[in-house]
Amino acid sequence: MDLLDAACPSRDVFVDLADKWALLMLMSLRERGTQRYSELQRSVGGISRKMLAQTLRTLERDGIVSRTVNPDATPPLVLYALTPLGAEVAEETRVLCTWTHDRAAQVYAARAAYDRRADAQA
Amino acid sequence: MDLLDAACPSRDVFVDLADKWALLMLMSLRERGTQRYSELQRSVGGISRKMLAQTLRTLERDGIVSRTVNPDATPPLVLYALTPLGAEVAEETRVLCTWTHDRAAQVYAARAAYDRRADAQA
DNA sequence: TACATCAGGTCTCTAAAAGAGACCATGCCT
DNA sequence: AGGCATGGTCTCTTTTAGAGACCTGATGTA
Repeated sequence: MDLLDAACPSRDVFVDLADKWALLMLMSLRERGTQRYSELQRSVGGISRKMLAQTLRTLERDGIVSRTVNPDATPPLVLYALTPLGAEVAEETRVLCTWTHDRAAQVYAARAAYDRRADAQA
Repeated sequence: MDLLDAACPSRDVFVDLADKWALLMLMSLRERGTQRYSELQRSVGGISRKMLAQTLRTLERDGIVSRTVNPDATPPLVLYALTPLGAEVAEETRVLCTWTHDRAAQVYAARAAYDRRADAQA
């Protein structure tokens, strides 16, 4: 019922989503649509192959991302896409991305002010 | 401009927010309003004192949370609250919490199905 | 009077997680 | 033949998170 309760079953669903790589992957898949493994790595800047694989696995297990393999193709073709459930979350997380983008300058200003106060103290 | 770019300045603002403890703290402060340090620790289930202090510091520096000290009081009284900027983000992140709560059962079902397939394979 | 308790943190130590980079088999293009 | 791309995994190192002791000062409890 309440995500604030560590024992709440929804909590560990939340934990899978409340993660920078997961959120950025949802963003990429929403914006650019179906992508292969290596495309995703290039599109989600800074992600390592390890975290890419790990996060994709988690989201696949959660029914948020689908993984389709075409074994006949050479080189091997593996496509990742949002499931209908995943498209829903991706849509919900969009506002957070937009807000971040719009208010980043204000956050930077706040940081500068905070650091000035801290320096003055020292 | 683009959060997917690791070099984008908004990216590290995003990183501060795309974190389970940060999101849960915003949630708690939005739902329950101003709280003292120890109240927050009790309300955000499972958080350690260390992560509580660290996350609060980050959010305070970002201008999302305000910290007010009353040194005359005994025991010392320190109050944490959302700033206007913080109230905005907290509102944006609400949809994610709601979605998680509403769809958790579906995610659990997806996990069960995934694990069954994996077991069958093995 | 002595002891435990609360406040808001910090400090240290350990355990878990993230990041870097090598490695793999296969097949393409030059 | 050599180099690159595919989708990953494996190992090693560094970073991060978590557990728990400790601190100062006042207040309540026996």
